[in-house]
Amino acid sequence: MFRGVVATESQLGRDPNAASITRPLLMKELAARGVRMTAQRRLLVGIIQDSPRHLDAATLLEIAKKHDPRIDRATVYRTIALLKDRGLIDELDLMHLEGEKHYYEAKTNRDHGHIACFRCGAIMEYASSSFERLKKEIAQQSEFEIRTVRLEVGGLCKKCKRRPS
Amino acid sequence: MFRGVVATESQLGRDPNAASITRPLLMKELAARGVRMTAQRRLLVGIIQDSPRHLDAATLLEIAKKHDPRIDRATVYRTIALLKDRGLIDELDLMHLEGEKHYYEAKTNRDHGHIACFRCGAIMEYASSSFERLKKEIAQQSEFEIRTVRLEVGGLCKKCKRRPS
DNA sequence: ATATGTGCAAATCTTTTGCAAATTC
DNA sequence: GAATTTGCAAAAGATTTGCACATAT
Repeated sequence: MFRGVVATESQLGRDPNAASITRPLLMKELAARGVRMTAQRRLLVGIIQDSPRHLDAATLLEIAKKHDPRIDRATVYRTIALLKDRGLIDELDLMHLEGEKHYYEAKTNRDHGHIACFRCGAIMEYASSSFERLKKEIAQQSEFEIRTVRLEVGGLCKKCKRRPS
Repeated sequence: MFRGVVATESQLGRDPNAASITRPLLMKELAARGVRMTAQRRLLVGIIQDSPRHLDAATLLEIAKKHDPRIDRATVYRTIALLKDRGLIDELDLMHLEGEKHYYEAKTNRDHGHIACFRCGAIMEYASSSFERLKKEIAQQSEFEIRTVRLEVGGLCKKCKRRPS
């Protein structure tokens, strides 16, 4: 009677149909909030929305530069801040597997945690009804209005835990 | 039939008896692992163990300097890395309420999440059987050997959600 | 036309590292 | 005495900011 979702990024990527996890269209959400849309914002938002993997600021910049070489780091960070402020993206650390940078993903209809293997670096996403229940419990018990939830798990994946160090 | 634990840091602090959350003694754990104990390590470990609140590297250094002014930033970071490696402390972001720094706390017998109010900055700790169940589910379902879990929740606390912005 | 966004370059904040001297076992 | 740890100073990595110019509504 397990109802969770386990997906490795490489298998399912960020396919919005994967395990009924979907993402609202950032562009529309921004318009709905009356946010001024510029060329750069459209570009960056499009990249984040469509990315098959979690992006950090440097990677996002790199990809954006292929479309518009004039775009600057500062714009990337400012756009990320805008999207985070509006609650349209989630920020992840992925257990700091490599450096202290942050990763971003368009907010999904269903919150999910990220499971990272310390040895091979695999990232899996995990959503389940237990997770939803926990969130509800936290909100009710502490009378808290939850805006964002970050669940990160680090350890050894199936393969790596068998292999000796 | 709620079984969770909700405690604001200011109310209960890091009292090891609070809500049956306890912390093993770092010093003993280090000895058990055959780690060489130096004066600085004893100092830093003692501070972390006894701190009533979550410490970031800079604050830890500041406190340590009161006891031994010669201690250096690098030693603080190296000791934190040692403790993290050995699985004796947990690293928190507290939702980056102020800057990108990390916070540390001695690992407790029971994992708990941190709930942060975006408006007033209050931090609450949350442990519950649902959380334990979720962890178990994740481990079983994804056949993962969990080493660390980080659950962070951001939003508005009871008081702040009532008040207008 | 006005308010807002952008590039650039410099600054800031946090954490890491190489190396010679000091400490621990 | 050999191996490990430390302080120092410099470097690195990630993100932010001030300002003059460009763009969006």
